Amino acid sequence: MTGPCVVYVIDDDSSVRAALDDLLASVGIRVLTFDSTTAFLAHGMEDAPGCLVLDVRMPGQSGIDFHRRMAGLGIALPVVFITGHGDITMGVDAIKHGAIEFLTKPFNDQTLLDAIQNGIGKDRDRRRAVAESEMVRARWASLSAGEQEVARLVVQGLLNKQIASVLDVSEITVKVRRAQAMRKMDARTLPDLVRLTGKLDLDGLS
Amino acid sequence: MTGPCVVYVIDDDSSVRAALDDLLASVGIRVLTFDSTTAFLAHGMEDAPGCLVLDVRMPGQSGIDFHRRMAGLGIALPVVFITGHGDITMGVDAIKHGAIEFLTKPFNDQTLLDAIQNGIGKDRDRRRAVAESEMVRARWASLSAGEQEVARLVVQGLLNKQIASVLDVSEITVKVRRAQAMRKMDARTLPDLVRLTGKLDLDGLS
DNA sequence: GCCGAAAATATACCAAAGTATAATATTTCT
DNA sequence: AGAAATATTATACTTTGGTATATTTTCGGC
Repeated sequence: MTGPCVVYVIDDDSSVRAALDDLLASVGIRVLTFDSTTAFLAHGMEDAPGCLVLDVRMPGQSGIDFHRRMAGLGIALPVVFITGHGDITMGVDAIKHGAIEFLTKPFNDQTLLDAIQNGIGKDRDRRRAVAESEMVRARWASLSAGEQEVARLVVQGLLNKQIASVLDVSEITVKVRRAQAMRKMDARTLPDLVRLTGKLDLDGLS
Repeated sequence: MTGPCVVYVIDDDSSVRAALDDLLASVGIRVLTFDSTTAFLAHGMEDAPGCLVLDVRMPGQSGIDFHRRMAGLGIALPVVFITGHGDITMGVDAIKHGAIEFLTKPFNDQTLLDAIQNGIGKDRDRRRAVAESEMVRARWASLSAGEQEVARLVVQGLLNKQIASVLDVSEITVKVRRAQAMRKMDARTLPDLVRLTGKLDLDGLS
């Protein structure tokens, strides 16, 4: 495997949990099983790329309901549904809401493994993107208000002279803030700064 | 409606075609119906945002097969499937391959209309993005080889002096090419050029 | 080989950007 | 209020970027 990863299995049927535990352990993937969404939430998530195998139909909160609430709970884990009794609309809607797969029992073991690997890969990519975005965001937050203003106008293509006029400060102040912004953003060149701020959506951050 | 648009309906059942024709005409959407994918291909597509309503099961090429071949045929139209006899896997796979909806008869008229409007909106967005990308690409193609080289290095953050050294030309030549590149790309400032070329993937274009 | 067009280069100049030092103003904390 | 920290501004200088004009070079076609 390329690095550590975890598969969370939520199914009320203990025989299913045991079977999936065996299957995944046999290919060397770390597995955590739960008999309900509540139990999963109580345990929490590990800090590693992962994938959630979710039973559609369960006592208490159904897998479908849980899937819908995941975003609100801040859980971005890719989901692979498994079910004994599903209908077309349910499967279609699940995929439309972003699920990786919707498998009906009995399903082929390899099909499930492929879906899980796919999900783990997607989660790995997502985590990388989030980490990068967070780093840029943290750097941006380290700029003073004045430095952010200058940086924003610099990236818009204004000259130092124009920025000084817009902000009603001296051109020297603009140069100081600009240099400071470059240092804090860890941008060696102006194109670097443009690319970094491009990941920020400066309109939304003012 | 926000601008012109077309809905293509492909279904071998003439009563379905007539019903959809009525339904869509009643809300003021232009409709073209076909009894097979072949007939649709023979007619060709209009130059307007659109959506394809596709029967899953047809004599000759099935809707599912056609959907898979659309990318290869250069058809990016959003697809809404309708079917009388489908199974979960078929619906799930269709959505996974990018279909907007997978509806089983009998379906609610409003559900279909919503899906179609959704598809048209997506196609409109896609067409806009493609048009913008094409414009940038055309501008880039208007640069001479030397101008492209200079522009690429400029965007990487190199100084004119460094670019001259890398390309083994004089710094004055770099300045001329650089100015010419800015003019041809219609970039008023360096940040503009960075953003424009960012849409190009310069690695792939050499 | 000669010619015309396009590209490259040289020269000269000005505006803009980057940097360092120091002085002044402002804010913040005690 | 007073002191320390921070921000702003001024001055001076260097490097870089942008532009215009003129000259030279290069290259394809006749």
